[in-house]
Amino acid sequence: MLVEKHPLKPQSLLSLKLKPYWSGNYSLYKMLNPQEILKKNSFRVTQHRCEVLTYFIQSKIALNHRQLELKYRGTINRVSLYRILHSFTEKKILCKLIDSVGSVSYVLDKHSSQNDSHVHPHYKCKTCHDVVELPELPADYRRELEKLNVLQLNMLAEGICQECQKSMK
Amino acid sequence: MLVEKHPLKPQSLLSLKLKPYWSGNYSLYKMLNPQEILKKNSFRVTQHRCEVLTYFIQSKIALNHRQLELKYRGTINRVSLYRILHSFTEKKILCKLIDSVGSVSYVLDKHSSQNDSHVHPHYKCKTCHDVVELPELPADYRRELEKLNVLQLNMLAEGICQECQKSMK
DNA sequence: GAGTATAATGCAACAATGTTGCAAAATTAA
DNA sequence: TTAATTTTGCAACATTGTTGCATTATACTC
Ligand SMILES: [Mn+2]
Ligand SMILES: [Mn+2]
Ligand SMILES: [Zn+2]
Ligand SMILES: [Zn+2]
Repeated sequence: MLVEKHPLKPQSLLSLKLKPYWSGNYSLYKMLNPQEILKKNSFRVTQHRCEVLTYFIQSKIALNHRQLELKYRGTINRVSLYRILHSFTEKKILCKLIDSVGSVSYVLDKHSSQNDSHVHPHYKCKTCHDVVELPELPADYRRELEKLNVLQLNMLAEGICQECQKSMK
Repeated sequence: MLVEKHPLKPQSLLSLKLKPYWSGNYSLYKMLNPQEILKKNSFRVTQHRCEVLTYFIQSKIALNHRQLELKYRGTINRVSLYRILHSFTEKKILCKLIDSVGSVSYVLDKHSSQNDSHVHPHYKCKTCHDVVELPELPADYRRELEKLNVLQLNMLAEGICQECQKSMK
């Protein structure tokens, strides 16, 4: 059986799609200030929420509760931090990442404005905590997952990113 | 550009490979008794380890520490249970599953005897805690993950399995 | 089978992480 | 400015997992 094969080399699954987490339409977060983001999600604009959101926007990496507790010690109560992280995650401002030992961290959700519900596999550098969003799983694979009535998917890859590998030499 | 295309319809990624977690060569666990499994992994054959391993083999589902603590209350100390789970996981007798809220459970590792180091995505039913092992991620996708120097991958899909959906009607 | 080295266990204490109820304070809308 | 509503801080509690150390069980040698 002979068929026409597209002359272009098939594009690698990731190479073309994988971008720094903060490129492209994610610049949305640079245009909207924290106040607007909060309002857009029908939150009250409080000092604490603004500061935490600003910190996530500035630092661009995954942060865990402990880091925030240290940064805001004497300023924001630890319970309030839990509640802020929880509510931000609920509204998809943040994305909750759970690694292979069960440790939790949060990163600004690239898709918070897009109102889609697809799977979000992420890659997180174990050293600098930088996060890139991996492309969705291939369609065939997703289709089969659907057959299993998948309701939640926890997927996080971890490693040492290129940058950190360079600076280790 | 004309190339030979294989006349067989490409097989679905999962349909052909997905089997009940306990079929096939997993019957290994039905042949080896717990004592032999422990010896094979250079553990001392203790009452506690035999009981826990037997329980995993018999129940065939994912179990968490709490369940074991309840089952063995008054018999096995909770710290010992943690240590047993930890050592079994280390030797790949058990596989540690972490779901999308961070809850941990353990299931007998289908590949414990095969000495391979590939990724093990699993599907766990939220109701009956039955586990099936998903096929590996497609090769293209895995290759790209490799480029990111992936050291760990946490991947667990959850949903309501067919059996449980039937019995819900 | 007794003796010995080594590993497993129980216990207490600790640590990390997350939750709940409620009063006080801050924000919003009128 | 007032009043409704949400957010916050605090204390207390819950869950999950870890560590050090004395005691006990197992495996190995004789
Ligand atoms: Mn998305
Ligand atoms: Mn395997
Ligand atoms: Zn890095
Ligand atoms: Zn089920």
